[in-house]
Amino acid sequence: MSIKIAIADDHRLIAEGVQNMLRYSSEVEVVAIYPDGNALLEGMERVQPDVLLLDIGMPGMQGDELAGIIKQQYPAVKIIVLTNQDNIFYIKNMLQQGVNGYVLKHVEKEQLLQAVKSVYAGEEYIDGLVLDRIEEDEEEQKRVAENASLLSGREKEVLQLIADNYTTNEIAEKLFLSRRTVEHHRESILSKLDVKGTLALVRKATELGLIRS
Amino acid sequence: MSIKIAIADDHRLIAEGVQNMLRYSSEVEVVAIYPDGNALLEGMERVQPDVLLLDIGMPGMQGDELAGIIKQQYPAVKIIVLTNQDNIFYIKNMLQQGVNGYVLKHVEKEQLLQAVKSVYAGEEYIDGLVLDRIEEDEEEQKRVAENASLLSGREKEVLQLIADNYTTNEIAEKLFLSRRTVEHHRESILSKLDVKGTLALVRKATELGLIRS
DNA sequence: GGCGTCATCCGTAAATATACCGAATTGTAT
DNA sequence: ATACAATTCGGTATATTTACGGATGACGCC
Repeated sequence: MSIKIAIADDHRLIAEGVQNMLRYSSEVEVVAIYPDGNALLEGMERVQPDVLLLDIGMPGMQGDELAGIIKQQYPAVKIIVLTNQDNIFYIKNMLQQGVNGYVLKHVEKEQLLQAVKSVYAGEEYIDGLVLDRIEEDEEEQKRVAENASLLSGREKEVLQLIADNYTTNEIAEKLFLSRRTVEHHRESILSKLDVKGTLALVRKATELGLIRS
Repeated sequence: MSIKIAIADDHRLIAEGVQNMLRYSSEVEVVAIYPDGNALLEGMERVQPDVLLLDIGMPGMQGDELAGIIKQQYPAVKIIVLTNQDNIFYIKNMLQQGVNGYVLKHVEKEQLLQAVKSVYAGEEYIDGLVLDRIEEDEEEQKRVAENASLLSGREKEVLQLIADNYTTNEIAEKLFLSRRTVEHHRESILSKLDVKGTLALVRKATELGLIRS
């Protein structure tokens, strides 16, 4: 018995491509194609595939929400995200929703087939490039954490207000501090980040991920 | 006689999708699929299609270069860019290379077929969303031009140096001006952009496209 | 207890930036 | 020719930032 596959993709071209790729594989069978999230949810009520290839982007119903809903309602259905999105936030979001695979659209026939079989067998299948992204992100997170510990809590607070274009006096008022205290924090920050001037300060802080922008 | 189509796309999935989409159209015929630029150039020596669907991204050989080379060597071949790139620079680059069509990958079967037939008939076929992008860009260009005329040449010069984190004294030295003159320019810029402080100044200037960053 | 960091505050000084004033020259457009 | 904008320079004053010095109390860690 072949593995039943459904495709949910708002790009008709992709759906056709997947269909064509798997056309001559006896191990798998495309049983449904859905062009949007609503069609997918309706279709799932009638028939559940073994593996769902998912890439839906539509207003109010993002792919990650869809993945969550389906994982909740049909836990037996394996989900492979098949997208061009290599944005780390998107990736993490999807994985958090409990998807079983993540494949980018540059995928080759054999790889796609392998991904389908892997998740069907209960394994995870994550594209190598996606794994790279995740690793990069973890290093980035570590780096930011180190940079963050560079500045004390109060300094970070002052830094944020500086970045928000407040003057030292205004910051002192906001934080109920003496002007001199804020000036002192300011000096410490400049010294710790090793820059000259407010402009360079804010730039470096942004670069280090120390402030929300 | 059907229209001969070649597909050049480093995404196998897309090539398969196009093939599948056009499978049952008697008016067109896919005669070749190339996974990269080199294969495309080699293949073109042997056989020229009527229409080339092009989306190649590879190091050292971007799609726009490829389009230019092919347009030069085989002027009779109509080129349709079939890509997800809706970046305005990419679009303008491609159109400048003289491509005959520009279609995004969310394309439907009928639209793709229509695009092929249009360019084959000697017309242009540009995706609606791409046209929107071009229009947006024209408005943006106009806006930037207006903003640019807001500041005089010298002011823009000073502004750039301010953004490069030079102090007024340093700028004066660089431009062989009195410190007071540079201060005056600085005031004018602050006043014209209606902001307070260097940080906000540079931010607004960046937003208005007045400085290279 | 002692040590270090953090957070708070102060003094003094110099450098920088902002603000408003005026004015001369030059070139361009009306 | 006259008017206007751009560019240049000056004075004065204040606000802000940067830089150096030191001090105190709180708090956690060894």
